Amino acid sequence: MKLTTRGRYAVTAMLDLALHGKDGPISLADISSRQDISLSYLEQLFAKLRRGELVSSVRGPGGGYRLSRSEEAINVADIIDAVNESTDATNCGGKGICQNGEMCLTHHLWDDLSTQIHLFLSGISLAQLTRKEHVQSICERQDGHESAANNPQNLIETETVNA
Amino acid sequence: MKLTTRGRYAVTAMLDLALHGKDGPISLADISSRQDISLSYLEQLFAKLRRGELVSSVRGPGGGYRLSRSEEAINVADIIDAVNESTDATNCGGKGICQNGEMCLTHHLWDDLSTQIHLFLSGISLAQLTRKEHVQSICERQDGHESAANNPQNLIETETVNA
DNA sequence: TATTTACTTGACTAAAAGAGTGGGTTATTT
DNA sequence: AAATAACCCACTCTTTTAGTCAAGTAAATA
Repeated sequence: MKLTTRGRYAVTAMLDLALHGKDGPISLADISSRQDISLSYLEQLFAKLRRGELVSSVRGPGGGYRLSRSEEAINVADIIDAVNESTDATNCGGKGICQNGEMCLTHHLWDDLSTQIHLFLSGISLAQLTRKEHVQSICERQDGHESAANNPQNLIETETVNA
Repeated sequence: MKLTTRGRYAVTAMLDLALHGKDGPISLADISSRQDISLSYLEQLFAKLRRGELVSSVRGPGGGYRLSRSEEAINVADIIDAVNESTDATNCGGKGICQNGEMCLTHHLWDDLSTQIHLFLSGISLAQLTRKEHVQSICERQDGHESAANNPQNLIETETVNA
């Protein structure tokens, strides 16, 4: 089992996409500023998410990413798998060769745990997450911060933005 | 969530102790040879297990470690906690300060996952593990290997061992 | 067609964590 | 006293993470 910021960032970014991508693609710059994740790092993550066919990209001005399937059809385990983190808790990749090619004493335990974790995470879809109350309130807070914090030039040069 | 060889080794070693420690303490050297875990590494782990009051030690010849409570009263989560791995899957230690001091979009998800994992692991005691069929058969295999593989000098100098 | 905007790729790196080693000390038994 | 085994500490090697940087490609607009 390996769950680090990589997997967490990926899920957070995908949830952001689910929340904001109703009408049109979302740029990584937007996600970056809302979620405080470095743009370059997001690019790496989305390269993997795209290879995993969880998102599709639209190039050019006004482009960005959108979910490649419905929110209901994407679960958390999908996302974590796509960015190369695994829900496998064994040391041998589930192969049972943990002690000199033979099975170690606790192999089955970790195997069971893996199943458990995967079951839990694959039972949670993006759609479910977007419906949660605390997710919605955090989302609103982030939308509030965003315009003020990340586009301070708006206050001066409104024309270039609206042109 | 952090589950690495450290936690896995600790559980394996504790299970070995449960399986072999019925009559008297077990030395780390024995566990090391049966489970293929470096002796020095085991010493580190058992220092933590002792601080966590999961094992007690007996020094001197014939000494070793024994479980400090019954097999029924020690569960897998206890062991993993003791060696400083955690079942916490959040990035903020469960505090909810994951995004500049405020809560990130997916905090609750990781919090729920942590609960789930902890629930699962704390529901499995050493006693339960020792009763599993596959554990018993692996244990027998290891007991067979042990004498031949790790004491080749027995074949030559039987006296020093039996003296 | 030139430019803008945005995605793509890959190399690179600093810092942290993991895994393991080695040397020496202390306590206990034989 | 000698052997055994726990105890303690410092250190190293390797891998992974998290993130940066730079150059490039593709699409849309003006």
